[in-house]
Amino acid sequence: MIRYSEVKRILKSHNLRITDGRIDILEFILRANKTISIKDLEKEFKSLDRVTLYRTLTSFTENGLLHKIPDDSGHATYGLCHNTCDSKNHYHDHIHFKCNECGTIECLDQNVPAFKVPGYLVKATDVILKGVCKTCVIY
Amino acid sequence: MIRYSEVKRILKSHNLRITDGRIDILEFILRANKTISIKDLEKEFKSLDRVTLYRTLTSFTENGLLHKIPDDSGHATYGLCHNTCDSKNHYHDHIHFKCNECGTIECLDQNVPAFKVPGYLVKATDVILKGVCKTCVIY
DNA sequence: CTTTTTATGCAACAAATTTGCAAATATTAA
DNA sequence: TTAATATTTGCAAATTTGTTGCATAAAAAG
Ligand SMILES: [Mn+2]
Ligand SMILES: [Mn+2]
Ligand SMILES: [Zn+2]
Ligand SMILES: [Zn+2]
Repeated sequence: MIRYSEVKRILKSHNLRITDGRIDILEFILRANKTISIKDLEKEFKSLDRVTLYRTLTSFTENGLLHKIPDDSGHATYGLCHNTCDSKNHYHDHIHFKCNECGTIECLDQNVPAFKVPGYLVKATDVILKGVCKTCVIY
Repeated sequence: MIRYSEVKRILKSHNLRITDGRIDILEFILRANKTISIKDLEKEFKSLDRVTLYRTLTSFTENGLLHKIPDDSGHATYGLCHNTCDSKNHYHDHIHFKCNECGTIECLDQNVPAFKVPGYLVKATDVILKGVCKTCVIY
């Protein structure tokens, strides 16, 4: 169970102002326990302006609460950062999984391996696995 | 040097109808020897309708001539498939590199490692490295 | 409580992508 | 080669996605 006070604390600790909208949105993201897109927010928060949702995603991302996950669908998807991220340090080393059946993108508890490319300076690595997720596989 | 007859042969072998536009576009992609976006095509082919360019990218991709590379910028980028792909089989196992300086995305000659996730069925893997590319690094 | 800073809503804009349909072109069959 | 058939193209219009400016509301700081 996620409490209001906890949601508020998280916003504060990321230097984000506390507003009703942000509390509701963050609570929704925490509860959902999966990655979200602008579409998900639009569906859930009919009362909030679309522009506000975009801006919320942007400030949450800038302040290390969310990270943007690359996808070839054209729809940006965001995942919760693990508690190590803030506005200054955004560091992610986990891999992602996109399910071909249900479409959800998950952050997995598995780290990316190190890649070395001669002549290139590698600063970040994204790994997106595609296939059938845990809840969609038929045994 | 890429010859007209060769371009035509490639289109045919991927079950794509031969049209002037497609020949020009494919020749351009082959010559460019790097990944391309709709923007690149629009800049190069002023005489072709934007809609046609979109449709060309789509059919080239569906028929295994191009592959779409996931990116968090929202702009789709496409790379040439290696000769093993066709409409039925789209198999890619190379990694990609996106340069933070010049913005180009490259297909690298390095294969993705195998990932295993308990309970999940992994069918494809995308790896996108980010950093500074060969031509942008300062020695 | 007052001032300052930031967030929100609204309208308008801009860019990216899609759709329908008629005309043009390519392929196939005769 | 020509006629029939299938697919592609261009154009106009719609849709979807994301951005910007600005006045107002709300939050944080003093
Ligand atoms: Mn993640
Ligand atoms: Mn590639
Ligand atoms: Zn699934
Ligand atoms: Zn570069």
